[in-house]
Amino acid sequence: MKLATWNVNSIKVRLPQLLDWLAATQPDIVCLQELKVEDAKFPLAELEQAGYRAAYSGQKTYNGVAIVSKAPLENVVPGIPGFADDHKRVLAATVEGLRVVCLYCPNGQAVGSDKYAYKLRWYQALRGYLAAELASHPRLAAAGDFNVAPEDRDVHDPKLWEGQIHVSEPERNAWQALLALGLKDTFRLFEQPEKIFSWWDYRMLAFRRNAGLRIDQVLASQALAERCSECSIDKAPRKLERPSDHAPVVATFS
DNA sequence: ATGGCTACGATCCGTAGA
Repeated sequence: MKLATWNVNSIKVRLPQLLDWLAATQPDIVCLQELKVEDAKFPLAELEQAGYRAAYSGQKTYNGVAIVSKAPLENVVPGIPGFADDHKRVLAATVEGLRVVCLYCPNGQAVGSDKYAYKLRWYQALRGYLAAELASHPRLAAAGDFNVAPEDRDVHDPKLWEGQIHVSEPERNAWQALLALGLKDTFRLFEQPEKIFSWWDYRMLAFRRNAGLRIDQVLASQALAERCSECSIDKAPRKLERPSDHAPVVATFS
């Protein structure tokens, strides 16, 4: 079973790449972020044509998340229950007994900004939500764009980024608090080459210089992590014309 | 060298991303 996450940065622009990637990679479940479309404009028919079903929670211009799956999606829940938020950032669904939580965590803009405070508040709410979900779903995956590079090895130039957004201590602590619930970062369950990232700035020839961050992750509950046999980042779509600035992360489970 | 792209929805620039 392959479960992936990909911030597509506009499902409208990236749909041809997504369909090609689904055909080539054959994931069972894909969490998508930054759809940037209202639900009425979500390309459901195209995905169904490709053999997938989908649950989605979108809005115009910003944010938006979807779970695309070959098997039926049950018990679909958008948002973080009890946490009022205009941003469509969270979507949960159960697929063949696996609870899947698709996440587009706030960017935070700059340390100390209002958006930064929102990011930390949001993370606190997420932690409570995942704790509750884990209590009722032993097999759970939380996959998405976490907008946090958990360690210095997840940053191309830790000196340059020191204390900045995505790596500041409060953000890293908020991310670690998710692991403290018992979740595992599936990428780190395995030996990995150095300097593997999931996002590269569009500017500054960042992709060519591999000046990236690993901010997209597939987290798995203990019971699910025990079945994880592989996790890798697929750089191929980032090399295409008009790419998303994020690459897909793919985790494989037995 | 603190910018540099990209997407979007508004117009031909501002907002946001990370």
